[in-house]
Amino acid sequence: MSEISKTYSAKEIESKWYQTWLEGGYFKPKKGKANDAFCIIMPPPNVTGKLHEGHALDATTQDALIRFKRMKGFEALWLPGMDHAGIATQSVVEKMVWEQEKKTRHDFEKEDFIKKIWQWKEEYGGIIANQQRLLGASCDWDYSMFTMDPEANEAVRKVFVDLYNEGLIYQSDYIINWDPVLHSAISDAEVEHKEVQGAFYHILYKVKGTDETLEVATTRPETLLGDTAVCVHPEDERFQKYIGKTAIIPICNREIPIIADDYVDTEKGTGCLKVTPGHDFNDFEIGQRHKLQIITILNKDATFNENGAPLQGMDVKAGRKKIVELLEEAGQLVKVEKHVHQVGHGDRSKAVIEPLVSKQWFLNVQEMSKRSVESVEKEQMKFFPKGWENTYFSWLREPKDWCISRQLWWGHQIPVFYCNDCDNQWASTEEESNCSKCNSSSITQDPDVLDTWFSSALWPFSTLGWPDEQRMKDKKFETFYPTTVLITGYDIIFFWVARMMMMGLKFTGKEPFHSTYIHAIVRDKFGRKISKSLGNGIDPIKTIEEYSADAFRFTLASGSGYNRGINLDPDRIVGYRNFINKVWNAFRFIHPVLEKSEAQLPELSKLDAHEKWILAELNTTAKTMNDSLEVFRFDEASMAIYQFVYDKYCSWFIELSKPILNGNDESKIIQRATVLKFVLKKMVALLHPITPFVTEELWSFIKDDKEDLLIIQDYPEYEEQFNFTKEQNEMNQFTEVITGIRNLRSSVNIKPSEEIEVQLFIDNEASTSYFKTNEESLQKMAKVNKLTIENKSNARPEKSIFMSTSHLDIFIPLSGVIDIEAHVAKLNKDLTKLQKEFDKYDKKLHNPKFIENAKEEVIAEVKFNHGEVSSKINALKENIELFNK
RNA sequence: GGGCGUGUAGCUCAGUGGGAGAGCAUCGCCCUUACAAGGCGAGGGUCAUAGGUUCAAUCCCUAUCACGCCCACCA
Repeated sequence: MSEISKTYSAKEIESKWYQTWLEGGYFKPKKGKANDAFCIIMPPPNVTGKLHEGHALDATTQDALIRFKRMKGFEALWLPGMDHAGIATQSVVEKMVWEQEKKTRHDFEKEDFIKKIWQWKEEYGGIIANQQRLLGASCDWDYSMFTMDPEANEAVRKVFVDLYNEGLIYQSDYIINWDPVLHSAISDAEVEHKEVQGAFYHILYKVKGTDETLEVATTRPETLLGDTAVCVHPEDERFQKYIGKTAIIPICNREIPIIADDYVDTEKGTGCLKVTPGHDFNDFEIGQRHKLQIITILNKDATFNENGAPLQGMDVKAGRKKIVELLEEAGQLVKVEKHVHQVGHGDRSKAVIEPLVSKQWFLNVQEMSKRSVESVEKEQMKFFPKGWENTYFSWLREPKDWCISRQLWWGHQIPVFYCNDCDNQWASTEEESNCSKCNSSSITQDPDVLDTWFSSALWPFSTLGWPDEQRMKDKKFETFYPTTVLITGYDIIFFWVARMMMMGLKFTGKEPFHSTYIHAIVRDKFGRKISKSLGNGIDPIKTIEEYSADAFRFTLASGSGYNRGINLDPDRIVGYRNFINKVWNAFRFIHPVLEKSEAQLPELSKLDAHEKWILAELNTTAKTMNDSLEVFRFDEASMAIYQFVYDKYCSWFIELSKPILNGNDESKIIQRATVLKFVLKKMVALLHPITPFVTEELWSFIKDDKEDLLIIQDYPEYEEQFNFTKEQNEMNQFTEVITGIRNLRSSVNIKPSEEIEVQLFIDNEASTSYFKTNEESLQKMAKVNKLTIENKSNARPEKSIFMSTSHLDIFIPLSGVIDIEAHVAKLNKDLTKLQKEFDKYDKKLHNPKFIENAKEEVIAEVKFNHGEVSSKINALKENIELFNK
């Protein structure tokens, strides 16, 4: 026994058990007593990254649930994977190639560059998966998939071709967010709007055939070269007379119509708007409405092209300066006002985004969105916490068609082919080499790739073998789809949750998951976002090394409920490390008596009051944990077991067991050891989903020979036979008295080691006999050498310190030197407090309206408290009197 | 600008129409043979502010302030 360390050291234990579980196939789904399946598809982390605190939270919540359900006898599958993360990965590799070889991707053939990305993926792609093992992730790694695997590609092509043939995928001129650094369109969601100091430039446009001018205000004067109209509000009296006339653009002197549109706000700027459909989102829409020409004046790298003649070759910044100069020379610049406004920046490249018109592929999502909304409205898919469905709805109720093409190299290439001979265009799931119409071999595939989220949207079913029948059979699609729950952060409800719903409903006819648990986002202890620039991240790997995976998991779980943020303070991890150690030491305590314990509990009627009590408390805890985990309240579950361990098992049950185990009554020793072990086993099982390693280790010492590993033991549940309410109430009194005695001792500075005399005055038979049977325990726990128990009606001792609890009065006769002054001060303070409480109740009872309106039980309760407090006050006053004599 | 959310002890957060809670931190006393990564005890809050509904509000309603996030974007 001496070889068991005083402190729990996690490292070897963690890797030992992970290996054992893995090699023993314990992570593989197996049919169990629940006769049902439970499946979580892991949100695939990007191949670019390494594990951060967000992944750790993901992994902890998912693993806790999977382990919980596995123990409950579900056929539990946690399916891991990785995401190719198009833009992110390509730019990481581009950066690396630039650093190593000073080359850009354009210095390579496309195929060669893609090969480089694959190499990179092979080398670094598994980092997160390996790190997840350190956290104890119990996924079935054989199911592992990568979003660019051939199987995933098959699903992507199948979906694309079906949607294409249905006419839902179309190509269109569209104004998109163009990232001039990445050379790609990016989605609205990838654009970050930042405040920038800019200016309003007031410019004069001549009205053709008159001497008049229109004053236009713009933040982007350089785009005037692409103007195709000037626009005013149809009811703006100032400009009525110009509508239908022609304006002349300064510098290039092109003629454009003056039109009217409701969009124009008469209050803003000059109330007169230049319309540049090629370079502004709103202008593009006005252009569509009025069938205006689109003039593109920028190249893909955001320099001016031939349409921007006087600025050709310049970038936007230089162009703006130049055009301002030209306008000034021409006398057509009225004024420049400083102005702060929002400018879109690329999420990843940080470049200023240029709205640009180009041909893109779109997915019409109108019908799919509608269905996805209905599904949540009808609660066929439920959000936890429910509030998040608003976020989901707000996106899907006014859906914009999804721009699914990206001008990248890394991703699923769009399976559309063009014939160079007959202009045929078609989509195909196969690699085509001949035109489907004229059989020409001169064909090209669309060079664009699909938005990363396109393949992510198919993830719940592509990972389970869809669309290949044999694969679906092998992967047990029928068993696991729809999956049970999706666990993710709120930041990707639009990107991912909504799109999985759309695609899942469309292609499988079912919701891809029954519920979605949205967990919090991890922030630092000040509530700031974790960011590289702040350097405030908490490295999970370091944390695990320092405090153990279990402590980290417990910290994350205890912070995960229906909240939005977890402000992670390293001090909390220390606290839960200590908790793990507490559990470890609880085991160390009972280890020496394990041999004496029996495999089965004795007949329940033979148990003593404290044994019944701990079983009842355990039972309550099991109920709370089951109920909480069922609805993703990891915080409640953690709290329940934490309190059970500290406040019930360790502080009281172990302490109460000491005299028995050190005593001479062998049959009592055996019985107590048996109960101690029984409860510890259940406790460890309850904890296992949250802290798998330490519990599996302890289990190996306390399990019966024939029992298997803890990971597949039954999860403890509420059992009616352990419902000992009477013993729980008695124990409450018992602890109240002991705490009261300790409290009194401390108030008069009696040394903890000094034994004292105590007199209890009790008002009822039942309690009296309870305290008499448990006299010895009480004396040990409160360091009492002489205890007398009397009826409340008996005379009280003269000089003594005193405290009143709900059913009894505690007296400690004065002896030796005690700090009377301190004690009296405390009594007076208590008196004030009680007096206040009394007044509150008294006031209520004297309020006729209260008596009239309040519920009966509330009135009864107030009356009871009123009496209770008033008798406490009397007793207290008497006691204070004694000291004043 | 629109939407969502938050404001409770020094910190991080639970919670409820009828007696303000936990963990950590703080203070005091203890190295009591499971554990000093421990034990025992204590202090600490006008439940953001102002109104309203109610017999009764920290909780429900309204407004205000502060903070956070998301969406949209002003020429």
